[in-house]
Parts: sequence; structure tokens; C-alpha cells
Amino acid sequence: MTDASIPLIVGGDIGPQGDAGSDRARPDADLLEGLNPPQREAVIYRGPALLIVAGAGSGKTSVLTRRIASLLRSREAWPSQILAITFTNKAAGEMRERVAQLVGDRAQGMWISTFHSACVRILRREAEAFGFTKSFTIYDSGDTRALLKRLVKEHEADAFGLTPGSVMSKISKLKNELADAESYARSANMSDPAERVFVEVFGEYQRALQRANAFDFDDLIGQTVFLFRAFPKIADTYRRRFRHILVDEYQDTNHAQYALINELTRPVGSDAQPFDGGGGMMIFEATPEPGSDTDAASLTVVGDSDQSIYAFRGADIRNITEFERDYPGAKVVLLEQNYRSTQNILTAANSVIGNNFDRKDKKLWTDVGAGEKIVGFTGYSQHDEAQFVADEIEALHRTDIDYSQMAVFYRTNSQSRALEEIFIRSAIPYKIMGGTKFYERAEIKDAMAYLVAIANPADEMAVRRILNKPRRGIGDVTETAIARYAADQQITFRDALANASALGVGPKIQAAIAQLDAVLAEAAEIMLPSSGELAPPTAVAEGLTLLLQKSGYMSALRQSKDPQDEARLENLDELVAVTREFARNNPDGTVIDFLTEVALVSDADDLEDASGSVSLMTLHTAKGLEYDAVFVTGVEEDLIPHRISAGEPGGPQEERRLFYVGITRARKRLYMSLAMTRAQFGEVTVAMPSRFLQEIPADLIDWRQSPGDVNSRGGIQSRALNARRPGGSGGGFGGAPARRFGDDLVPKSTALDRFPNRIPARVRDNGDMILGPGDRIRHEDFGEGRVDAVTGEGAKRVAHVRFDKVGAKKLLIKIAPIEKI
DNA sequence: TAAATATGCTTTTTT
DNA sequence: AGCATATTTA
Repeated sequence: MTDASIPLIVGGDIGPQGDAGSDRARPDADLLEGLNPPQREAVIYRGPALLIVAGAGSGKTSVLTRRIASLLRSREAWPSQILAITFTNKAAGEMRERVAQLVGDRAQGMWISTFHSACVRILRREAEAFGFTKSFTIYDSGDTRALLKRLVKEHEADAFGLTPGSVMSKISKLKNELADAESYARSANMSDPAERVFVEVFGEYQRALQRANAFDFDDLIGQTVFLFRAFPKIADTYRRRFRHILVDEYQDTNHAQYALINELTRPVGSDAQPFDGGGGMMIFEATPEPGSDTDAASLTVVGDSDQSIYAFRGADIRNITEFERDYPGAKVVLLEQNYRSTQNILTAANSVIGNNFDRKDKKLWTDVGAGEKIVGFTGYSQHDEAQFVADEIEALHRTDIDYSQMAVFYRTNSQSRALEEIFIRSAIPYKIMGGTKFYERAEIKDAMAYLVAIANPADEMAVRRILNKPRRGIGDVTETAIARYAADQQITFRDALANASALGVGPKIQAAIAQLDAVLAEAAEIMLPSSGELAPPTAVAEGLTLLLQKSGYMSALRQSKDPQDEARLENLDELVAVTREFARNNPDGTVIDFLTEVALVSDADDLEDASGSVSLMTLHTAKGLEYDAVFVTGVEEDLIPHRISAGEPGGPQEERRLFYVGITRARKRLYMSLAMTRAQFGEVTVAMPSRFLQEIPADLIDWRQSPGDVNSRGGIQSRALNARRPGGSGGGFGGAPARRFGDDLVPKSTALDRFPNRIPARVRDNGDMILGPGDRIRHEDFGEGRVDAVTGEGAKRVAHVRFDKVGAKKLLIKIAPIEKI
């Protein structure tokens, strides 16, 4: 497979290059070291398009970094010609570091970043082409929500059942599809008043952003696409520049991101032509001379459709499943060998994911051996469950596993509370990834709003936010007066503050406004000197300190008797420290740069300082990470799969992928735990084992305490019962092999067999549903189908169904997620 | 205008 | 239960 391709690169590259550093006859000999054949292929293949289907733990990061290194080493590309897109800033940092390890300083100058950061860079350069300035700011979801809240109120949209939240998610969805208010209006049912109001709000929202010289998260991508399409010349400069584009986690790209990549990988000067024609023909030509600056950039995408877990925010799995159609002639490399987990863990993962029907079959395997069994535990309550996790962590720690090599996953952030409580009590060092974010705290947002007011005075939201923080006696009435005055005078809200005396408000308030205006002006002079002179690196830190002090923000907190305000002061100190750190890392960094960095950084990004502590995070955050020991908690119906997913098409399948992602993070030890009761919204509800547990072969799980051992009314059944816990000879699972039951087979022996009475009644119990030949049913995953025959009796009746979309299946009538239609 | 109290809503996941 | 917002009251 690789025989033909290896000479291709070696041949082109053996010439005397006088390469800096370690010269070798074959510059990439060491890059290929330790790689299996498909991995090598993925590193050395050259062509217009390459899809690397990388199963979990198959070494894709390694492959990707070596591929980049190989391009650089062989001088096929300058660093500046490489654009690598990752999902998080942290992943970008890691990739940059690993490439640097391979090629040294030459790694400088590459663009390795997230979609959002890359787009910001482009937009900053080109903003003036379409009505923005270089100093635009970025609205995070909180800002967006606040703006929409005002607009919804102004348009009385709530009367039509619109909430800021619903409008926000709808706008986001549309933007991810590259739609705007006008294009949506054309296709929407405008006789529906709710739709009309929505379009109005959407349009108004967009105009507000434009006026504020700001982009929201989705705009960063969408507007860049718009920019490229509207200004082919601009697009061409980037097409000429980026000759090699690599995209990681391609399964989680949405349509806008797809379109962006599509724009960048067109041939230079090709805007008049349809995309397919040009790209498809070229592959049969002899390899075009590298450096020819009219052909399309080469595109490498890496992904795994089994790990697509962001459909809810517009990720379109088809981007990867239809890659070969979009890029005809694309090379596909499949990485299935897993270097991370034991076989038991992989078998469990394979069995679970095998229940998703519309996937290409892919089986992870390893040669490291079976390893330990998965450990299962059912607690009476979430506290009980947390105690188990804590105890096990301690036990593992005593066997010399470092805390930093352990992680606890959960479906929803709220589940972290119970764990935290127990961890604190048990003195286990832990760190929560994500969760309540530093930059979302009110005092931090206030401080940031002060900075925005300086950096981007057009951003009215920011100025309004700080208007009365700290309390200056400026209320709604005054705020409206300022806005009216600004509109009358055709000046910005910010500039209106300079004319306090003209507002027709009381002298006290006038003084307060004038004072705020003076402080803002003074800080602006520090951070953005009107002389045009470059501000010193410390400008942001100094300016922020000045703002916080002279505005009275700090002293108001100091004088407060609310004990929480002390913590708020500490947080502000922390923020000032962040600006200093920023100055150290970016000597030329401006306020704008600082704001950008903060806007695009997520808390999951600073995983580094997790050393020495157990990591707690959601299953989503866990993607891309790995640990020696992994605890997947709350494996219950309505949690994983989450109840909200039940209604969404494809929801349960996405939840299964999420569970799969969690399982495949584990290297050596995997724990799964659940609770029989869980407090939610202040009331205690009975929880049922997740259906996904049934999908794991029973002999892979060692139940320390199975759901059958726990009395659902509370408490644990007699010790005697607990004592005959399977493990010795009796178990009854010896003979049942891990039989594949993904498609047509009814589960033969599953993890829940040992407590058959506990098969979640609430989860699924169709009772005595009567089905006969000819009936039509609807299945949660498979869609609609027609019953051909029914066999078996009682609880074991099996329906033979021919589904419209997925063909024939056999289903256990009692428990299948079906309904008669 | 600001503090105190009542209500109601949340909990899916995030760049 | 806990938090954020709405409403009432000083």
C-alpha cells in the first residue's frame, strides 16, 4: 500500500538541502519511526485531498504533527503556507509544541489555531472592506443574550412565545447555515406573526452588532465566508498564501466552517467557476508543480464520525461522511489500531457504538491485551456514588497512579456538585474543567466592559453595562436620556457622555457622568495614546488598574459588607495579573489583542496546571483527552442519554457517541457508576440504569454493586445478597461470549441480565403492546417501518420489521423504543 | 433609586 | 436547591 508512495517523497527530497539541524539522508526517516503502515501513509501521502479516518486513540495527533513536520522538512511548504485548524486553543497549542519538537524554530509562522481565532485574524486585516474597523470586539454568548433580551423586549416578541434563549439558538442555527435575516425571511412562513417578529428581531440584532462594530461567535466564521465570497480578490490572497490546510475534528464542523474551508481550497482566481468541476479534473494530471500559485491548496481532514458530538450546535456529520463526494479523488486512510486502551475497554466501546446503525463499520483493536475488567457500581444516591468514586480514586492512588492520571466524567455540569463535596471531604485534589467560568463572573465582565468601552467605543452594550457600575445614581431614566441625546446628535452613546450638561438631568448625575467620561478618557490615553505612539506593554495592566480605581469600582467593593465582595476583589486582582502575564507573552499586545484572546479562550483550554489533581469534566469536554483511569458517572436514563435528546432526531445516537467518547478516554481502568435516586430541581427522583449499559457484554463488567443490589426505595439489600456478588465461580457469565448484537441480533447476554427485573420500567416497557403483520411502527433510531412477522411469546416476543430507511431488523417488542402508528 | 422580598426557572453539551 | 429576575416597598 505504501510501496508506491514512499519513493515519491524520498525521491523529491534527497537532494542536498544543507538543512539546518540534524541532517539526514531522508529528512523524514525519524518522522516515520514507530508508525504503522496506514499511519505512514497518512504522513507521506501527497495529493489534493486526504481524509484520515482516525478512530479513538489511533494516534491521529501524532500523524498530523508528523505530516506537518514532513511538509516543512522536505521544503514542500514554508511555515507560512500552512494552516492547521483545531477544535480548541489547547489542542492548537499542543500541536504547535509537538511540531516544534520535530522541526524546531521553523514551526514559527504557521497558523495553528481554532476556526474562530483564524477568522478573527483574517477579519482584523480585512474588516475595513465591509464596514467594520480593525478594533471590532467579539460578543460572547452572554453579550449576545443580553442584547437579544433588550430587543425581544422592545419588539414585544415574548407575546409570540419568543424568549431571548430561543431567539438566540435559532439565530445561531441560521448563521451556521450561512443564512441571514433577509434570506431567512424569503423562505419563512411570513404569515405567521411569530416568524415576522423573529425576522424583525434577527435583523435588528444584526444591525446592532454592526453599529457596535462587533461580531458574535457565529459571525466570526460566517462573515469571513461572506467576505471571501463578496471580495474574490481578498479570498485569493489567502488562497495563494495557504497551500496546505489541515483540519482536525472534522466531524464536528458545521456548514459555515465547511464553506470556509471550501472557499480556501478553491483554485486561485476561480470564483467564477463552480467548485466541483475544477477540483475533480485536476487530480488526474501529473502532480502539479508545488508552488504553482493557481491550483487549489491541498486539504487534509482528520475525523471520526463516531465521535461527532456537537450536532446540537450545528455540526454536520455529513461533512465527513460525504468528503469523498465533495473532493473527488480524495485519498482515504483508515486508522483502526488503538494505542491507548486495553482490549476490554475497546470491546465495550465497540459494542456500544455498534448499536448506531448509520455508521461505517469500524472496529478498534489493540495488541496490549485484555486488561482489567470494567468496574460497575450503583449507589443509592448521587452522594453514595460520589463516595464510591472518591474511595476508588484513593485506592488507585495508593497503587501509585497519579491523581493527574485520573478523570471523572459526567453528562451535565450540575452533577459536579455532589462529587466536589465528597472530594473536599476526602481531601482529594481535584480540578473542574469548564463549569463556572472565570470570565463569566459579573465583576470580571464589568471590568472587561470597561476595557471594551476604551477599545471599541462604538460598542454601546459595554458602555451601558458600566454606566452604573459602581452605583453612580444613573438609572433607567438617565440611560434613556443619554441614548436619546446620542441619537439626536448623531453621535455614539460613548461620546454623548462627554456632554453631560446637555442631557437635561440633575447636577449630581451630570457630575457622575462627567467623572465617568473623564476616567474613560484618561485610560484611553494610556492604552491608545492619541499621539499615535505605541503604548507600552504594561498599558493594559495600568489602564485596567486605573479604570478600576478611579471609577470607584474597587472602593465600592471594599466598603461593601457582602462577604462575597472580598472574593470579587480577589478575582479582579487576578484579572490584573492576567493582563500582566499577557504583556509578558505579547510585548506588542494591545487592548484589542487582549480582549480577543480572552473572548476566544475557553476554560477547558488551561488544562496544564491540572498537575497533581483529578480532573472533573463533562463528557463533551473530555473529547481528545486520555487518562489511565476514567470514571463515567451518572450512567442513567434521562442523563445519558439525556432526556432532552429523546425528542431530537438523531439525539439518542449522538448520546451514544458521547458515551463512546467517554469510554474511549480510558487507558487502563474504566469505572461506570450510577445512582438509583438523584436529586434534581430540589426533588428526589428515581433513576434507572442507562440503556447503554445493556449494550456492554456482561462479562466485561465487574459489578461491585449492581443495580439489582440496590433497593430503589432506598438502602442496600442484605449483605448476604451483596456477598454473592459475581466474581467467583457461580457468576453465570462464563459461557456467554461477547456476541455482536448491534444490528440484527437481540442481545444475548448483557450487563443487565443479572438483574432482569430491573430492566428500567420507565425507560422502556411497552407492556403488552400487540403487534401483527402489516402494522406500521416508529422506532426511535430506525425511523418508520412495517411489521413483517411476530415470533416468540410473552416478554420475549420479537417483531421482524422492515424499516423504510435501514432495512430489516428484529426487535424485542417489550423493550424496543417503538410506538405503533 | 436601591434594597428587600417573591416568583419562577433551571440542567445538555461549547468555540 | 439555588440562582436570576420581577415586583414590591422604603
